[in-house]
Amino acid sequence: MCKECRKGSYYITTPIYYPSDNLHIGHAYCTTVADCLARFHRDLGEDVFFLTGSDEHGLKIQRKANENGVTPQAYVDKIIANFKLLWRQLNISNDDFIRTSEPRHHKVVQDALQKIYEQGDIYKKNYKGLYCVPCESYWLERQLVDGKCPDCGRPVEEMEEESYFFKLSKYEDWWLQFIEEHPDFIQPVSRRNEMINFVKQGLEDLCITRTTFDWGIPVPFDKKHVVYVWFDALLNYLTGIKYGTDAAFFNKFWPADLHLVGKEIVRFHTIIWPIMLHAMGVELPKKVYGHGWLIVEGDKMSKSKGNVVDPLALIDEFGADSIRYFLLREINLGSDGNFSRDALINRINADLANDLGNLLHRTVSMINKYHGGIITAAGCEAPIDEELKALIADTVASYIRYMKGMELNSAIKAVWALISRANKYIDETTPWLLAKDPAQQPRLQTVLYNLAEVLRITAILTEPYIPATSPKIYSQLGLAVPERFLLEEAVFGKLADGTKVGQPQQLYPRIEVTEDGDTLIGGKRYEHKAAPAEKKEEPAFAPEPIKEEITIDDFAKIDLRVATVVAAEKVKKSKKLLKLQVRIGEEERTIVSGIAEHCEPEQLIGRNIIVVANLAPAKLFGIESKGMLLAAGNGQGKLVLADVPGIDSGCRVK
RNA sequence: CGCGGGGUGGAGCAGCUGGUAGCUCGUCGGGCUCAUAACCCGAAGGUCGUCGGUUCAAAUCCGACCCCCGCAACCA
Repeated sequence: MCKECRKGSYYITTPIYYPSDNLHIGHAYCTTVADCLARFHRDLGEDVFFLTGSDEHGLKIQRKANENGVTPQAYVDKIIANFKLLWRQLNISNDDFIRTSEPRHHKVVQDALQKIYEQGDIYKKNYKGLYCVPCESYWLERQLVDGKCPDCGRPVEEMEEESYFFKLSKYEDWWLQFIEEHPDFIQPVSRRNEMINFVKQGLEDLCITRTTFDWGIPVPFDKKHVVYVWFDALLNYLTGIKYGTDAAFFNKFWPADLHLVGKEIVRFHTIIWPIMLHAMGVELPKKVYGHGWLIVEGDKMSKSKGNVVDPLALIDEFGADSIRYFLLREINLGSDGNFSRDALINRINADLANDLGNLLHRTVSMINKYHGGIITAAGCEAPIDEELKALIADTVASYIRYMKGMELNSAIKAVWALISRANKYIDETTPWLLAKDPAQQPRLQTVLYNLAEVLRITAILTEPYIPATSPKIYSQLGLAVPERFLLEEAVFGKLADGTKVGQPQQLYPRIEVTEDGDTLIGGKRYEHKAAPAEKKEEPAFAPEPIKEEITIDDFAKIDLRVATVVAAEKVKKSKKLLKLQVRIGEEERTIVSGIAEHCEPEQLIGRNIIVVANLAPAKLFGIESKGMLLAAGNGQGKLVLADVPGIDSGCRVK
């Protein structure tokens, strides 16, 4: 291609995922979206660089590695193999896979750190506080739950640590001005507003080093420290395109066209990252897009709910293209979307099998049956053909417009409108009747040609979505599969006269669902694993493991008493808290308890319950609570108060 | 008055720079036979959360309220 025809470059990234566990469908969603955009830009003829990877440092990884008796590097190597397997299975077309544990990345981070340090934007400070080791977090006294970490419930330790801080606060005004001047930088706009509000409340300097573990990148000017999380992770976007080692390559792709991220990390990518770059004197990326989350069967996906969806199992059952199609078609990029098995099966059957698959099948069948398998360009036109051709042109145009605006679901909907029109076109032109009348041969040829053209162009347009399918369509149409499905080929009339089609084959078999929810796909049966926690009264209950042994003396420290509830009311503004007045023998005291979601206050009054009478007081929502009441719960929403009717208030419980 | 998202026919959503309420699936009826029980046509079904306001005209703008879902806070 001559220089004048060279199209631009396009650099797109996904977040780098944390390899403490295998990836779930949410990660797959994000990466699929990025892949679709990357492929689209390749189809436009642009030079694309698509980067994904893994964020491998930190105490959590080090700890998991220790538990497994391997080095952190060995541990992440194993998980990363699974990441890469998933991306291969999903047909992800990333140009590189960046791992933060790689030497090339260490160098970039250390250089960046050194540079910012030398210009005075990093300073050392002693930090004293209550630290939860597993969570790698400091907490304020008031944040603690039961004197323990509010996240994991484990004990915190008083720690004093020297840390290096990055002067975020210094750049607050600069940031606000930048965002004002670049209204498109954060998308969608709702997230932009959120970020502006956040920054207007004031930015705190960011702690960027740790001394409490060593699985990380050493700080160049103080080897006791390793770089902490975001400062390390965000720089991957520079490492991936050879920042500092290959200026020509770097300049070709930087600034990045798009950082695609989940909405939970928009803050890091739109506040910390731009400020880091600004401090380094590097140009800022053009856009950060915060996509929504997948809601699974109506519920937020989480490990504790046990509804985490494994993408590899889905791919195995339904195929990568089906999953990709569903995610890209069903979900509006900016907002949260529902992922459900029923909807997935429905989409595959209706759109992929019935509309697209069947259109190809019936078209190729007719060309074989009525015209010896040959596509003939010349023939006899009819007015209805003009409408079809106009729709093709419109579809391509609006598809490109939607794709450039990242409206992936609208773009693919437009393509399906064309597919529907083609199905209707068959009914209107009735090729089976034309075939019976030799005089109608020219007309028949044109009808079949037009249908084949719709399919050829559809294959180009759908390639970013269902990249394994487009080559199949081409093959059945008798076309050589190109290296890229270039959009400049998506013009009516480019299908060569005399093309010999192949035999019709099912693109997507219909999925049958049995009564117990198993699926039958192409004659193969897939068992439907018991839907996780789906509308079942009792989710599978797995008791926590019994804690370590204590002595009778330990137990004797706990003073359990029978108490009578004399008053109960909800704590205003709280969701879970009830404020109880209880009498223990002669004494009356206030206890605040997190049972509001399980009991009505009125029903508690007069009941004799068991309380821990000698627990240190604590403040909750500003109310001092002296003691704790006992209740049995399964940790999944079921909770019952322990009560002892008919025993006098004040009695000891032993 | 913590921050944000949302309440539209059975389900999931679009419309929200104001002007007869759309899409996909499902249901019912019809057509066709090239095709993967597919495809095509038609019908039923919504007072667009509630109340009030602006306007010739509001799902769409304004105000109040109710409900749901995230985040934050909180399960002594």
